[in-house]
Amino acid sequence: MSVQTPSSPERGDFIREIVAADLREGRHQTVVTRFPPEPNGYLHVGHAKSICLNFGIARECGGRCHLRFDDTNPTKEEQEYIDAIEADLRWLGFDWGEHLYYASDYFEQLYEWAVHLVRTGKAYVDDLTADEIREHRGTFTEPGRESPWRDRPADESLDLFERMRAGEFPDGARVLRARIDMASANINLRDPVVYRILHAEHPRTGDAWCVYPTYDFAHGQSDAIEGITHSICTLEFEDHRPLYDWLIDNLPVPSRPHQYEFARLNLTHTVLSKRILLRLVNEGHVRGWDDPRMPTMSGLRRRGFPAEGIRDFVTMVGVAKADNVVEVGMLEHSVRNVLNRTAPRRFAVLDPLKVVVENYPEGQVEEMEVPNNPEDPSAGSRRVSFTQELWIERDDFMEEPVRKFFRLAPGREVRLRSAYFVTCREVVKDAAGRVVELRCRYDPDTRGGDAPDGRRPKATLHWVSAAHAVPAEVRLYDYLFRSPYPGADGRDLFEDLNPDSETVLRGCLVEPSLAGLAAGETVQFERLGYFCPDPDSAPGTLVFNRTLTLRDTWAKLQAQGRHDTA
RNA sequence: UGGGGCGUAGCCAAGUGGUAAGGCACCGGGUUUUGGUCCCGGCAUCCGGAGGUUCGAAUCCUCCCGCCCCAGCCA
Repeated sequence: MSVQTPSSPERGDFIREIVAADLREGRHQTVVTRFPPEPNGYLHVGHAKSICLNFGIARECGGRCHLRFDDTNPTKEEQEYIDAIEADLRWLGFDWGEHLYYASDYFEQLYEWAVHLVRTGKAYVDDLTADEIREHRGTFTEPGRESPWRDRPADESLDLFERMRAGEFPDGARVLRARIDMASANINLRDPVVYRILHAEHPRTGDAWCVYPTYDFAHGQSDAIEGITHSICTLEFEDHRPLYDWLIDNLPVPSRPHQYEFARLNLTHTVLSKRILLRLVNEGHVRGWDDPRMPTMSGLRRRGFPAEGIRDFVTMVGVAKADNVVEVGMLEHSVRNVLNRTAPRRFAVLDPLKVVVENYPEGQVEEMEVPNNPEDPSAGSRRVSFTQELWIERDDFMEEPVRKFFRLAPGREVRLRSAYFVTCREVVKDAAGRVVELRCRYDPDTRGGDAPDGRRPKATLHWVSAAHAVPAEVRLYDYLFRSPYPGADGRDLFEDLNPDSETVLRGCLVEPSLAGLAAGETVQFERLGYFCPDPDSAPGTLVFNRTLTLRDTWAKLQAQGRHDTA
């Protein structure tokens, strides 16, 4: 057990407390939330926080959570994104049953409500240009000025609004504005635009419309139509709540939703802005939306992060209203925690060094029994072939071992995991002086990895049989951005891109069972980290992505040593 | 500058007048056929600052400081 799960709604974050109180005090019989993505990009970990919050609350309270696409801007939205978002949500582990909606489902109703606003004198068609509207809006310190069209007769606005819908005017020619208060200290209340003309093909409604409601006009009303009780969004919409409430108050909507705001998730070494993610993709800095370095759901999936790890992470960071930048190490912790429990162990050598066991019979093959997961006996074991010629990790040998290095070295004995103890007798080098082979001797009495006399080597190494190993390409990943705060201190974000975020290793050798690994299955390469097959794998060419390394105190010691001598 | 928010350890985050939870990170120590996992211990005399109220304040009051968001016909 690991991550503390909020046991009951009462003991959760401030939003869960509000929900619990609403239920307890009878303001609602049931809870209805919604996750409202705009289909203009892929989902990322930031969204995971909102998803887990909305779907989580519904689940905990026996309520329901709707999936509603906020598709009010056809110039930016695409079907590709709708499909990807649904797939990502399912993968994360959530289900909306019958409750799949689109703001565009409500375009007719929304239009009628806009007409209602005009009829009641609460909205008008404005002929000002976008620039003029901006000039009239005023500033933080000066009130806005009323548009000359503000008091135009309702009938005239009605006629114009109908003609806007009929397509008589070009984009931007006129807008419908709510008639609220041009002197309000809250700029959102200075006669906000609620409908604009957009002659654009909509992924759902095609060319049925050429006027589209703005976010402010569509969101709350869609909530009301669906009977949403708690409309949960991020902090930047706090200023919009008075407008949200004003519209609900002034329209004959069927229910009364309330908006609550929480602080969005930020991560070190990461950018969670759909605009920037789009640029990373379009400008070729990554392999695509699902590049394993991307913080997108599809990227994390391709990287091998289990959905459970992402969910654990989200509950670990909590929900509050303070701006935050969570250390990406927390996400990594949650992921390792799940993988340690679930990932089958395998042998793989990334940077091979040949070992010849001189006293082992040439041509002999032994099937060594190797546990699949010491954390989980029910995972069973597998057989791995042992032969005279083996490959070990180059990093596991040092001709002149430094202090605290207790792996293989001349004259030193180590254990080959689940096989035998071997002692290095001779180092073979090429003309350039590079170590190319180790001549070793094994102790036949240590079969399986235990010595009858109780000898315990300081190190245990992984290995693969040269005669059986399968070649593979392995892609190592590091942070996409080298700075914990990309773009901080006025830097261009792209200057912070890590040039070494991907390292491709080609001569890797892995145990044969890895050749049949299915996509989406993350395994542990013993002593190295977690890895999963990449979709780029083809018959004959295995490609693995490194999900994460194992925690590595030896590497840490070395790094510290470097600093001491530097 | 007007409005809206937020400041508890390096990072997240509980705490709602009774004497600072928990997690991540970090630092020790133990176990270990992964330098992994696991286990044990350490890590805020103090809650942005200064005053005040109170027997008692992170919690209440006053003033000050800092950070974030808002002037799209984006969401």
